[in-house]
Amino acid sequence: MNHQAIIRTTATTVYERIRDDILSGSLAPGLKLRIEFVCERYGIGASPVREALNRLSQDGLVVRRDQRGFLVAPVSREQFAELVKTRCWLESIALRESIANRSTEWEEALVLAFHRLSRTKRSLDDGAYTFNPEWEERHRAFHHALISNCGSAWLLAFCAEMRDQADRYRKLAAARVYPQRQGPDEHRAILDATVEGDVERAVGLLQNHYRKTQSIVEQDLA
Amino acid sequence: MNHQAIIRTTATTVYERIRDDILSGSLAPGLKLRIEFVCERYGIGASPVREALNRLSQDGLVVRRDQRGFLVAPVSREQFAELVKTRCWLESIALRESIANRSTEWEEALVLAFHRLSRTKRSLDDGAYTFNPEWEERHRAFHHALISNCGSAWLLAFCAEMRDQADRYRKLAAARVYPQRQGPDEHRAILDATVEGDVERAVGLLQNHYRKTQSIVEQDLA
DNA sequence: GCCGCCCGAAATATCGAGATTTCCGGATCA
DNA sequence: TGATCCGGAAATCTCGATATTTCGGGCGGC
Repeated sequence: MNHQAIIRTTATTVYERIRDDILSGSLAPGLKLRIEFVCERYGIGASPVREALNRLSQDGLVVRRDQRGFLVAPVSREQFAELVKTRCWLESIALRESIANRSTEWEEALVLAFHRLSRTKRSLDDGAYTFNPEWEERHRAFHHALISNCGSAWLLAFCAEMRDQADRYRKLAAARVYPQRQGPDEHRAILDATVEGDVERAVGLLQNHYRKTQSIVEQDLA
Repeated sequence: MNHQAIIRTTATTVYERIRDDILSGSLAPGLKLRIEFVCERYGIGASPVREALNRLSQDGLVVRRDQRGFLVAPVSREQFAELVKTRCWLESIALRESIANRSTEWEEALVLAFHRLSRTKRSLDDGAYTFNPEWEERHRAFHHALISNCGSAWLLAFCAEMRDQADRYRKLAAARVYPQRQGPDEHRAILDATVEGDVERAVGLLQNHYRKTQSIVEQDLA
């Protein structure tokens, strides 16, 4: 049967799990990641754990200090501000290029991604905020679709890296973000401007979208 | 004596050595990096080698395939074109911001970096090209100085990553690049426009600088 | 002849133990 | 009192060996 089944290594599996746990906040910023602690938490040996942590340190999600082990990358208001500023710069380029290279396929995929997002509730509970993994996935997919037509895998990789980091901040403050995000649908406005080909409006709305989240998250970091 | 001497791990040391060997071309693009081969080459065990290769795979200098080991990232004309395009986008932002945030210290450091570069010969031999590590270092330092005032460590890290990759292509084709780089000093022109605060001219010159190298390198990839 | 399968050889990935370094509390001395 | 210097405990890092997977050639079936 499957002549070439791709079997993932333990290191790759635990890399993804640790990554998810950092991005979701269940491994808190600044937490010391003792090798033995991580081994027990995920039920594996030290070698794959060390390989995973080495990868994560290059991603910037983990800090590595020679002879002193690893810790979850800390967060700060200043770091987040710089992150959002840089993200606005790079996603603005990516969105401009995506629109410049517009094609029917891309526009249709974008509309579809928005439709799926709009049909999903942000919180599983209408009252108190309850994390909804499906909304997170579709939100990620929509923002990716916006810039996916930019023509540079390099730029997309940079944007993805910053998106992950920004999502970590947003999730850490999710309980605060949620009630302040009940207004008019910013995603629809961005979609409309993009599909109309109104570059300046689309870019402006996208930047405001990120900066609004920033200001809410910053209340949590104070 | 030294109460807090920072001792580097074997993994970090070999990470830097492999990195240098890939960037300098002494480990050729596409080469299979068998663990045992790397161990013997650098005279160490498998654990630090694997940690180093895992880091390099996140840097994009090495390709990792689960259960099938590692290989030096291959090169291609298309990859290089996309890299240069993206690099122009990002360094343009960084240079614009650096000039917008201009300060005396930054301008002076930039002038100094240019001076040092201009006093160093690109080739140790006036005739045939001979790699000069000092020129490489000062060249790197000058380009870094140009954008170092942009106010974003994120953007600088992205630019550094692309600079490393682009340098690899340039070094692979160095014998061809050298004789075609004997004309008027492009670095001086970029410096002058930057110090004068002529943003558009500086950005244009910088982009042309990269694109000229690109067209020369592409002759080697054909 | 050609495709698919199987099996030995080689390479990768993981485990467990040992060598090296850091950490931290207490003792010593000015 | 405060700074410095141990010394044992704990953690990191590395090595060697083992388990698991892939690779590649040869055999048999269609």
